[in-house]
Amino acid sequence: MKEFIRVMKALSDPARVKIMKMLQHKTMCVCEIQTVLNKAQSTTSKHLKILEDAGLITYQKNGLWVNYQLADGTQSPFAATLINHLRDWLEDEPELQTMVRLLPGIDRNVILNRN
Amino acid sequence: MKEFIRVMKALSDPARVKIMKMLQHKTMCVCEIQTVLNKAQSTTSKHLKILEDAGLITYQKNGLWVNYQLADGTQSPFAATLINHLRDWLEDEPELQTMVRLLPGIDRNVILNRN
DNA sequence: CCTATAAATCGTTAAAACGGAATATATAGT
DNA sequence: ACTATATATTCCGTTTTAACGATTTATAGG
Repeated sequence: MKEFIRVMKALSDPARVKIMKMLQHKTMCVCEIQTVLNKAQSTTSKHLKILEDAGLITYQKNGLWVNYQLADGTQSPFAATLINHLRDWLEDEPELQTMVRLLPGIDRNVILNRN
Repeated sequence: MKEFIRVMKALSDPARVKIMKMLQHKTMCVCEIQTVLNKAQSTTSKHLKILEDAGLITYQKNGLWVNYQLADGTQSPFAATLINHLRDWLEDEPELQTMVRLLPGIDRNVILNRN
């Protein structure tokens, strides 16, 4: 039950649902996700932790960067099912469509004005 | 998005998940549900409203009684999908198994000592 | 070793959620 | 009309959640 509640709670917040929808399109670091969400760095980091604890996303460290991606669902059957449904769900939500259109232009090097 | 969040939030509380699992087995009135949950009447009534607003349950009035049952999912595709998954999910949860075993003995007439 | 820096954690505040007691509403029976 | 009663709503205290700024952690490069 606890595991189920953790997954449901994780997906009960618009910012976290947005993160899930972003990660459907590409792997992203915290600063990129933060930019799209338009929230503080600490806030973004905490949302990511909640999604990770629920088994919905995973990360790989690469130097200073932490790259987040959708989980494969191994940790939780509930997470697995919802990850899959989310691929189809909310696809016609205007707010999310606008967000997704932004993604190709989101790049950590641009955000931190390098290169 | 709002509709999706409403469904997820509705299923983010153990008491409400228990209600969903009860209603898989039979239609129940508020006082029967309250007895199984072991919560105050007002609390129970509020949980039912949240589930109803999310499109997860419906009710039929019959005199003083209000009989709640699982919704058919017409109101929300998210609700529809989750109602279906919940039939299989959490079936091996000991706490819920114990609860389900109680259900046949739960009867409004017994609760209110009549007959 | 020292500095820079991406991300995680801590401390605090405001808003939302949950709980129960008390009250209101609505319907059945007389 | 009056009473009884099943459920809904209101009120209020407590707990949880979300947000941000500040600080800490961890790693890369000099």
